[in-house]
Amino acid sequence: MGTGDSPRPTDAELAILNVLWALGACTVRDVHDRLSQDRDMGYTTVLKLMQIMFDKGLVTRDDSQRSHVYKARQKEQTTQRMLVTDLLTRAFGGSTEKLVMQALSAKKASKEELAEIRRLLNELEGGAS
Amino acid sequence: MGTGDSPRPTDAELAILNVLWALGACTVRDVHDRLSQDRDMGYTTVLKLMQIMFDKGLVTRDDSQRSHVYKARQKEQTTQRMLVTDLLTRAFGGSTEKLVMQALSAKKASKEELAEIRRLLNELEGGAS
DNA sequence: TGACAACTACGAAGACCTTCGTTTATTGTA
DNA sequence: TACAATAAACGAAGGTCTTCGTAGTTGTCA
Repeated sequence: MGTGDSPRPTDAELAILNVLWALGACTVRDVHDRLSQDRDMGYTTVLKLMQIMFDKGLVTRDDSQRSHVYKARQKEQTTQRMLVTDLLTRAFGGSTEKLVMQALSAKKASKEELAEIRRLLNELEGGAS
Repeated sequence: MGTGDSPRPTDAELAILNVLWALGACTVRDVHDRLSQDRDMGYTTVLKLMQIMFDKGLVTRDDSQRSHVYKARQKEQTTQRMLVTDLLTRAFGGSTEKLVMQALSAKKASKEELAEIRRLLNELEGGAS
């Protein structure tokens, strides 16, 4: 009955998920059209990937119409958190600090973004015991 | 002339790099002994992986002795930054803020870690125009 | 010196990832 | 109704990842 845990998406799968998160429910054609703006990918490639993603439980599918309609099974934030946690474990020995430091140094964030992070920081320092 | 950019390490390769970063120069046996504490892995599996990593340029090797001595080619921080940047691009649309937010929410950081992050934040907000 | 232990090298198997051509089914339309 | 367009399904190829068995080499020591 769908345990709720999907496997880590591969690179190509993540690209498709990004489209699904951006556009909501999509047909294969929708996704292909969007992806074609960047990469050069055949239609059946996208189709096959999405079928596999369905088998894996990464997406759900409504096949009541001829053109099946796909949705991401997990919310974007859920998957993002999973990926961050995964990287945290595999590459940072579980140190959130190190990861955040690298992230902040890797790409300069805007003033607004920094302010937002500061806000969360205050929250965490204030509330947590 | 050795561009300095190594490919993204796979999961197993990253596990080996973690050992090399922790212990410094290592023989295959050193790495195998350490990894065996956690996973169950044959010696030749580790050997093969490290040979491949050498071919890829992920590690350097001193083969002047019978037991070759391996070192990580990139510093831990360099690889960490590469991986964070990669994830940032693939899963967060380049938004450092979102990634940091997810990281901070995913695993509670200690008071000291939070203070350290705050220090970096001050630096970034103060210095950059 | 001869046997054994430890090491590297090699190759191959099996799983997964990505790609796409081909086939089959459905739908809209002239 | 027949035809063209469009869709899903299928299968297979070529690549990578991870695993390990086996063979060959080198050092050690009784």
